Amino acid sequence: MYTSSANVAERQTAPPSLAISTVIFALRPSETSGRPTLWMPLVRRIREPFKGLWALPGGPLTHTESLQDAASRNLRETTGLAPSYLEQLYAFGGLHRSPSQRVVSIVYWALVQPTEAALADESENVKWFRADRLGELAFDHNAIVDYALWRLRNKLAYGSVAYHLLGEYFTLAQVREVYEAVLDRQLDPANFRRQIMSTPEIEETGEYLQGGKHRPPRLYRFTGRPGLDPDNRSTP
Amino acid sequence: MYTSSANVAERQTAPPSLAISTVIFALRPSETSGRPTLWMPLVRRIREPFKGLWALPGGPLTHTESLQDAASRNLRETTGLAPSYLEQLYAFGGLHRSPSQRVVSIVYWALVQPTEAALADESENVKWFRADRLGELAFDHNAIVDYALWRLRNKLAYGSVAYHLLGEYFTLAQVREVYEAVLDRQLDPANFRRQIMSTPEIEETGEYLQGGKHRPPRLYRFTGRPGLDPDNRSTP
DNA sequence: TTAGTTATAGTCATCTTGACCAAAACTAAT
DNA sequence: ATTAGTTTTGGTCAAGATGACTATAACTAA
Repeated sequence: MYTSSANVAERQTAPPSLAISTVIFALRPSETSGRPTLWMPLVRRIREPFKGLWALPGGPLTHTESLQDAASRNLRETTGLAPSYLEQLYAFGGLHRSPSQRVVSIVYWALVQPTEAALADESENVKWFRADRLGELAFDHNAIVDYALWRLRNKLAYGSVAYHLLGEYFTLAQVREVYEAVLDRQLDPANFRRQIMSTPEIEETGEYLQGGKHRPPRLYRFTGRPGLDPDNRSTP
Repeated sequence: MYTSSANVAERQTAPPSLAISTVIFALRPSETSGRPTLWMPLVRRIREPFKGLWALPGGPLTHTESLQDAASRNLRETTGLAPSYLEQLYAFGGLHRSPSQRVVSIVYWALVQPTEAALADESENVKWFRADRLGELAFDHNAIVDYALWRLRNKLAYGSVAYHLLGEYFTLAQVREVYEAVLDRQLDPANFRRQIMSTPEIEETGEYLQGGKHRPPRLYRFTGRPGLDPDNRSTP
């Protein structure tokens, strides 16, 4: 990488270095209650600054890839995951984010389906954490995660982003559990059903989820498109 | 600046260069109807690429300023304006935004009050345009402006951003004119009043706007805070 | 067969929204 | 001085959305 080979004088005149990071969300059953909760993978810092602390997956931007591609690659390289949803979160460029040099981080946030998340790589230096129990992270990454959580809650309440945390087929109870996990409050099943069913992007299938202990719930499918970012503006 | 002194080999290994641009909105009376409409200042490209075309104000990021400060400085330097509202829009980093070199632009959008906008510098190379009649701009700036307009309309409909396009005191009719200009449709005065007055951030003053042709409208004041960006999180 | 639990349907009061009506308060014209 | 015209401001009413709640259907486990 360029900046590592530059001497001190060059570093002071060189532009701030540019990095891509990603906040990755996936659902996993809580160890205690078994209900789905939000988890995210973090990587351990193996060098200074903040050596030993956990941090968001990230890396440099190469010349041949767009910002979104860089985020996508980073996701794949650190966790082996392919996201079902990927959106730019914010560009963080405060002066003192990194003690050694000026870094501007363009941060993305991603949603991963549970089937994918199940086969995610985990290792000594890559570990999953509950989003509400992270402890102290490197750099300003706690603030970044807070903002990503705020954005996720927002998109959930307005947009139609919950389905990207689920598989292709799902029950309405599963959708409700996503909402309850992210918004952290109970929702009335009947009212929730009515609201979800009023959106045209939900398609009833003829299938039912068998094997449960109670009345078998119908399976549904999501037919909507992701969003309206500048990067994702294929369909107007 | 660093990249201009680098040779070709260095250019290919150096990280993409980083720029800050700003979409600046202000209200000005339409020449035809006299009603307030959205305008924005653009600067003329004086060198290649896109020499002669109009472009968003922008420039490099210096080492001693945050992203927001860089946007603010850029605003001041090109137009002489101080914004009443400034928020990050998006980081644009497509591979072919600029034909000569790879550039990542972190774009802000700003709102300027009419008193400020009236004394804005205008010159051979800085000119104001109606936001809905821009023509072809340099780089991907047409797409950026489109996205900024979308964001403005969104924030207007949900957030409380309209007041930053007005002075300290305003009538409800003036607020309505802002909404009508930005959303491009007529709004019922009575219903609009009811909706605006239901937000607690609007304060009635004892004053009335005199000198009009009809019943003198009461003047109001906005008491809310800007927003909830990561950069603006002073008040939770 | 029965108890327990979830899925699904529906009711009802409350709140919000858009369409519309009308009085109040001013100016300009007669 | 009176009247016509316009904007401001306050209000009603029906339609739609929302939250609290009740009830039935459909399954499992005992």
